[in-house]
Amino acid sequence: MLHIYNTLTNSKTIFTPIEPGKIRMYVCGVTVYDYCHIGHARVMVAFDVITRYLRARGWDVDYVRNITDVDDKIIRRAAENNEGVDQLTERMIAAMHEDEDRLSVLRPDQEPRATAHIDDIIEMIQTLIDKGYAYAAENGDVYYRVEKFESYGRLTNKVIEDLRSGARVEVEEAKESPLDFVLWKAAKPGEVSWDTPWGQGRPGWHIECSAMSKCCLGDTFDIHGGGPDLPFPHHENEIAQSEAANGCAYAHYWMHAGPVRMGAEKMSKSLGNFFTIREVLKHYNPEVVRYFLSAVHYRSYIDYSEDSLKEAQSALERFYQALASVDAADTATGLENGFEARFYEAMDDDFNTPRALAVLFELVSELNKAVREGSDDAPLLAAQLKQLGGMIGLLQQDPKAFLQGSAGEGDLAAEEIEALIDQRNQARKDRDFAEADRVRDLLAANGIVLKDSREGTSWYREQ
RNA sequence: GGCUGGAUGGCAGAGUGGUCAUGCAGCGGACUGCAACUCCGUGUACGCCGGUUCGAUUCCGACUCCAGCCUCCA
Repeated sequence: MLHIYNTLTNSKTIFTPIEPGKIRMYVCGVTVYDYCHIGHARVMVAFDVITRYLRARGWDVDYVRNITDVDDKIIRRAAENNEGVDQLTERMIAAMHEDEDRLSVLRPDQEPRATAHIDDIIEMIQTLIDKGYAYAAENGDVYYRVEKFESYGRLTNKVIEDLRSGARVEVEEAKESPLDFVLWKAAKPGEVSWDTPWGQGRPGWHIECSAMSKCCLGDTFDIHGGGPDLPFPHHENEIAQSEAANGCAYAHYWMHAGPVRMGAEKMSKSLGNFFTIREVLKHYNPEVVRYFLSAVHYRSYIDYSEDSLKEAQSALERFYQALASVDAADTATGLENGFEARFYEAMDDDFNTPRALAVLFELVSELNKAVREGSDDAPLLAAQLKQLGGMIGLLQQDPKAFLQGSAGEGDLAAEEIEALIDQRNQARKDRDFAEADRVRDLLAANGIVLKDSREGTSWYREQ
């Protein structure tokens, strides 16, 4: 029985889909004006794990994640770079896809872009105006009339009176109320813009998600997800827009990933304390980054640290050392050891990956014992480990390739290493252990660790 | 100030009304020519104060501290 923590109710509840066996999910994506950082990676990986797992359990998942490709920051950055808006966004979308591919994040089924849905956006704004939920102001902007939407604040337990008194929102003369937010922004001269009944301009941030989710998934869908900074105001505004325009419930379950922190602060663009995905991938295997992001429950904060990444590396080495010790069978059929059920139990409990990983570590112990004892179960246990790991996007590399890593600049090449290993093994055969140890020390000085076994000597790089 | 979360062993991080999380690191032993890998063993951990209970880290209440959101941000 799948349980999901729903931000709407602040509680874990049994998941019931609108249509049996089918899950329609919309996740807020990235504004493409810069490279993605580890915080973005967290949301990508979290919802990738969720999608992979749900599919592995037989759900038909339609996963939509949008791309915001028109916005103030994009316009500003493009101007700074002296490039066109399209040029910038295309470049950043390509970079994002590259980052995702490296992290084994599967593409969403649909990846709508705001600029490709301007007609849908305009149509929805017009509906809101017609229904009295929005108004075109004198300055050419169109605003949402927040106080007209009675349940505004439901998602984040905000009370309209409190918002009004504590409003830090800039006072905009054209607005009827400081709480009103912009649906359509009038274009300044030279800015990218589209024609509408109420003048030239471009969409506000919140409306695109309402329009695109409607277009891709319908008026009502199952899950809406996003990052930790989105519940207010973005998701609150989406609810107000969609429910007012469509006249029915919007998303049934709201899921929000936790923040990545640097020290004691949230990693964010505005604080400038972020690492991009590509920077981190220069130093760590992508799977290590993925593991690092999966070793903590998706709703908790994660502190970014070199120590945690190194620990992720060590943990994965344990998995791959076990997998390297035996050839996995094609399937794990015939095993009745309870690991699979316990893994499912953990994942069905709001996608508890740390708990699921603990089950996999116990499976590793079983596997290592089986290998040691020469049990026939060893290949089956290895198959089971790979299969369950695959459900959350881990353990799919060739074990040897993972352990050996890739040679960086100045590192010994595989051929050189193997020549030295031959040299050492000859010395060992001659019982010249001083020479054997000299060669091994030489390799160790180059970050190469050796492992002797009955089958011969294997090696891996210290990462 | 309001709204959400959180405080667990050296570190990371699950979880539970009464027996084990798990990983990393450490220590002892086995294996090994020596190592590495692996195996076996090894830790009076649950912020503070009250309450409920035969029994609370787990439930309830107060307190302290931390984080996120309340403004563009994943």
